[in-house]
Amino acid sequence: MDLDELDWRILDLLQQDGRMTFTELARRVNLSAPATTERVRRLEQLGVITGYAAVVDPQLLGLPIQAIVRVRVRSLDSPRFRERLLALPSVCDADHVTGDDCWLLRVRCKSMAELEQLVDNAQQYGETTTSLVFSSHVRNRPVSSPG
Amino acid sequence: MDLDELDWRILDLLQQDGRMTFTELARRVNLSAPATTERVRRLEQLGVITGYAAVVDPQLLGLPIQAIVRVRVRSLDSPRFRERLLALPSVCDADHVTGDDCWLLRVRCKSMAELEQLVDNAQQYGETTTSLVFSSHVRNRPVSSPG
DNA sequence: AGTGAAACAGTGCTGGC
DNA sequence: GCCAGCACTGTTTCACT
Repeated sequence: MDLDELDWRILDLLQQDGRMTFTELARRVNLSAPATTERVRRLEQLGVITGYAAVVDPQLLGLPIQAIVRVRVRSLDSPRFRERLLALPSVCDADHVTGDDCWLLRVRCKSMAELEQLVDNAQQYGETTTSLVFSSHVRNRPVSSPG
Repeated sequence: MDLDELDWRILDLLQQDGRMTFTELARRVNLSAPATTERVRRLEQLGVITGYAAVVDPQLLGLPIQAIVRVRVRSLDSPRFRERLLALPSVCDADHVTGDDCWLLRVRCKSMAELEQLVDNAQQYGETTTSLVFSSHVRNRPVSSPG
């Protein structure tokens, strides 16, 4: 994967504003619109850009509770855990990690009652540790050029 | 905040494809383009849609290591921790949470050496617990209508 | 790889319901 | 709150470098 400085500038701009028009993008990187478009297509095809997404505010959408649930899933229960728990709409992130707590879930709920239900559900598969999120200070920081 | 079914469909579609044109969006929700555009503008103005972002693959961008670092920050060190650590480009997510480990960081690094350096850095502010991420099974699941 | 011009598609505005 | 028509802007293709 060799990306030049121009590719990185394009990635930077599109991570900040995924709806920027290619003509605007072209202006910012001092290139013609077709050349810029072709670079973006190439980045998409290489899999560097995997998609574009609108970023929404869960608070305003009726999900004021955010929590991190760590689950020490018993190995025998792992398949069922993956099928049933990771499919829940409340589960925003799910990472399989090293260490005693082998799963880390970021969940969003409309109420504490809903969170309680989810944690109770998770308890079937192993011990859980739940932390409520006070505030998120960094969220999905754009990946930037190492140079 | 009262959103009707149409608003939710628009949110759903834009979370999946943030670059979808308003004409295409209009087709999908069976509305005229101007009406659809106006609804999107309204969602943006209400703060429901906070932005749009290109989603990139950190692996392909030279960041193969992903880890969750829990930090039990001593209260006296908190201001410096916030200023110095949360500003690092490696820190993708940073949440202030309840429980013993009061901060949860998701970091991405180009090498274990870099991760080691970051964790050493974090140790200045309190005890840390680091878990390497094997795999992310859910990432930024779109928020969907409760109904 | 990048450019410039022309055809085409999408956007934004205005007026009307 | 939605639609139709029009001017404007952005996108795509193609011949050329």
